[in-house]
Amino acid sequence: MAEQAQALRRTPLSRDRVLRAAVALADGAGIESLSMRNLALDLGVVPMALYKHVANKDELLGGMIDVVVGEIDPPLPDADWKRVIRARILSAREVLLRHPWAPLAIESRNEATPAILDYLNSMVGALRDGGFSTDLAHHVMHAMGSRILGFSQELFDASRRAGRSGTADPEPPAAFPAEAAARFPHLAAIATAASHDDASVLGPGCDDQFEFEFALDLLLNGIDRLRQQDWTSSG
Amino acid sequence: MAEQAQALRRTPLSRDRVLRAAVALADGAGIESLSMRNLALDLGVVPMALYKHVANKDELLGGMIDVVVGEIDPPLPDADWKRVIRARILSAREVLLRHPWAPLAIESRNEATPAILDYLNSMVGALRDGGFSTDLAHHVMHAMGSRILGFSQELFDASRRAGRSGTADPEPPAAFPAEAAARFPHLAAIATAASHDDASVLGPGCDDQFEFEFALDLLLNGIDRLRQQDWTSSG
DNA sequence: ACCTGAACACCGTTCAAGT
DNA sequence: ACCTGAACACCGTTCAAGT
Repeated sequence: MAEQAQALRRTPLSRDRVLRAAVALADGAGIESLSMRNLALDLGVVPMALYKHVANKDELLGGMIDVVVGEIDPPLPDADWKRVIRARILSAREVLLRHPWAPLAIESRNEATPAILDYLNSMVGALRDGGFSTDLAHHVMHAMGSRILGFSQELFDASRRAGRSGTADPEPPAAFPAEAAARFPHLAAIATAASHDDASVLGPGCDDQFEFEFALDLLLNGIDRLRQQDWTSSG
Repeated sequence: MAEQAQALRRTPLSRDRVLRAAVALADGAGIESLSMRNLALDLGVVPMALYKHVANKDELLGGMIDVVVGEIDPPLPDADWKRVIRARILSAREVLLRHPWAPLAIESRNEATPAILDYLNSMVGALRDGGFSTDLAHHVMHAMGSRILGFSQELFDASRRAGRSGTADPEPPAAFPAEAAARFPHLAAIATAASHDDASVLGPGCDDQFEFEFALDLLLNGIDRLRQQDWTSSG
């Protein structure tokens, strides 16, 4: 019928189409909905057809990660190292906000994809161009850790849930329940102080963008200080 | 037979015994081997018996996380805030090295357990005792992120694999393959510089403990500077 | 009332049979 | 030679039947 006709007319599968459909599925329905079977369903294809284009699910995830990392802005031309690094990391963060499943996927796979290696390589290059010794650049990369890819590294990550469609998850705007406030008074004090802030809060009580830049600049300023002092690991 | 007699004599199941067995299974065989069925097998029990003690697998993971977090040393008594925080985070890191599956489990669940809330609450308390305003303490907690629980937040985390038993995974001691070195020269330079370090290297080429403390002190020193300046978010 | 085997609704992936 | 349905070896969890 109509479905059959559409199937015939459908553009043929390709690795690219598979990866894009997988990213769209994970963005829209959450990473827990990304199964080979569901993906095949979305593409109007039998599950086994996917294995022509990706070796297995792990390789599929690797490809999806490369699609995401490829969305990060290229380095600013003609800027000092700090602006280059800062702008790139903030761009990476924007990308991850669009693909909230990506951080966990990257951490679970725990193996760098080609696009990630490219990105890291160019970040080290920006440091070297900025006058960093190989030694200091090395430690700086470790110190930035996954934050260099835009990871916020929060303990409870409100944005992770943002990708979920369907079941609306209202999540009352924070405000510690009274009994929790009694058991964890210091946490309650912090949560309360945060919520009488301005209106520009994203999460429940906290301005995620502010916190991200606070941590990022704390690191960048400390790093700049080491660079100015010609820091070396031996002294 | 012998198994039956042993089964009769076996100490009865309890939530505590279930959690300890689950942690032991994840430590020894890797988190990917932790299924309700495998865990039941280890305990000499039918899978459904577990559901008497944990509501489901998610609650099991929450309980396991609390066991792990409970292993972190208590705060040093009578020490200044920086030493208290530093010592506690280094203790948390040691705990996570013993349970390499824990960081990913904590991040995947993305919901604080009671033990984690206790830990975070006492860390905020240490900051407040050290003279931090509620405002600054709040941003500091965000800036530390999951590192406050001992997470190393590396991009490729060698320790993650340490928990795997069975199939030895030799992993040649780094040294970029020649073709990768050509494509990622800056990364290659860093890897090479690292490997002519002293003998005390843990991972392939990098001294994980050094890198962890480097990042930690970078943050703590930056934070200390803000505190001395009576930093506030409004100025 | 308690315990548990079988069953359900899923997985990722293999493999052999069909075209 | 290519494609794919059925099957395999797993999951977490439900449920009804057995004691």
